[in-house]
Amino acid sequence: MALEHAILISLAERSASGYDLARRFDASIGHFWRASHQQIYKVLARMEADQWVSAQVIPQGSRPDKKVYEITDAGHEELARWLAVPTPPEHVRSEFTVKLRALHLLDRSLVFEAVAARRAEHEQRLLAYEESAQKFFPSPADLADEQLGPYLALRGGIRLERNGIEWCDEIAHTLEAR
Amino acid sequence: MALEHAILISLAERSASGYDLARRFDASIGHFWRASHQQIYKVLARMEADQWVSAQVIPQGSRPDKKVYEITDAGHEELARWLAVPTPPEHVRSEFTVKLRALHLLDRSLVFEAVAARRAEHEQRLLAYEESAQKFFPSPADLADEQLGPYLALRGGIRLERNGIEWCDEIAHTLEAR
DNA sequence: GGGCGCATGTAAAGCGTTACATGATTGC
DNA sequence: GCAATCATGTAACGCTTTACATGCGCCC
Repeated sequence: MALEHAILISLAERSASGYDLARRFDASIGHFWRASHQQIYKVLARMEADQWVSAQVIPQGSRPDKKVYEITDAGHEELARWLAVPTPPEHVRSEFTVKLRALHLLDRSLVFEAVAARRAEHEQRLLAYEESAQKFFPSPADLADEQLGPYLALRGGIRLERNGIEWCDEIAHTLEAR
Repeated sequence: MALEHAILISLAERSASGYDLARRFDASIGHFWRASHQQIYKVLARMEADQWVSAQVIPQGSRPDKKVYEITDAGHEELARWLAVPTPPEHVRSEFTVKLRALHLLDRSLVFEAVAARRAEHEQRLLAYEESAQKFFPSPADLADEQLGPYLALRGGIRLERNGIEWCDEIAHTLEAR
């Protein structure tokens, strides 16, 4: 159950409304833990009941009211506790790889298309990551302490996409060679 | 909803009982799509109702009866249909990366431990994959058509673990340098 | 006039994990 | 005696996705 904790980390950086969090998830943490706004609202309600966060309603005139959440002391404690617990091994869950296993049941041309499409996705994300890196961490040698984590996370994303691209190329080459 | 289809692929290779499938998932497909036996039994029941598979009960004397499932024509059709549908982009879901983002909230020594533990997991899986590769695909240049998919899937696993190890090393080096 | 952004949710259904349940055989 | 392997499930719970719902303001 890590969505709670992902939200705590995000709120520890800066207080935010559910809507803000949803956008933040789209933009940054979401690269490693996706969450919809519906889910975020539900979890926030539970977290408020558990007093990990406290909310303040801010009227905004024409726009709908905003509920800005802030992490509480109890929330910080829970976050520290969770961070210290060893992370269980993660399992890959890849529909693409499942399909790949059965490639002989499919037209070769369709396989090429699928691999090309996946490669393009990797490339697009890689580009986005590299732009983020350039923008937020132009000088990685001298990062502030709080930036180190986000920087290394982004590095992981970049590695993942590059690796994905290389794998797609290997698949394509292997298929071409027959 | 890919478990159904992962099972169809497995049954297309060879008929099997739920128990067999569970072990097969532990050993091979499970590297890319984990499933518990409970889940497999539940899904098999639904697939039988949908007539994607048919079951034959085999008494075994002392041992409990076996229900061996076989893919039907409708199952093959469904599998072909599904294989041809473009795979939606996959999202990473990594608790480790979420934690990594908040590394500044944790003792440096705990971070090193966590990274070392993760590196060890990668290394262990890499070793297992490389043994599989050696054992099942000793001569990748001349593979049968049906082996190509499993081989390339395994290659993906090997790449993933190597990449994970390199990332762990990068994290450790970056942290040591400060 | 239509679509997008802001802002918050409810409801239903499906998917997945964990715990529980049974019972014989084989190996240490 | 104890654990593991074979073999199949049920039940409860929690997480996730998808669909539905509302309503104003801004821009083209």
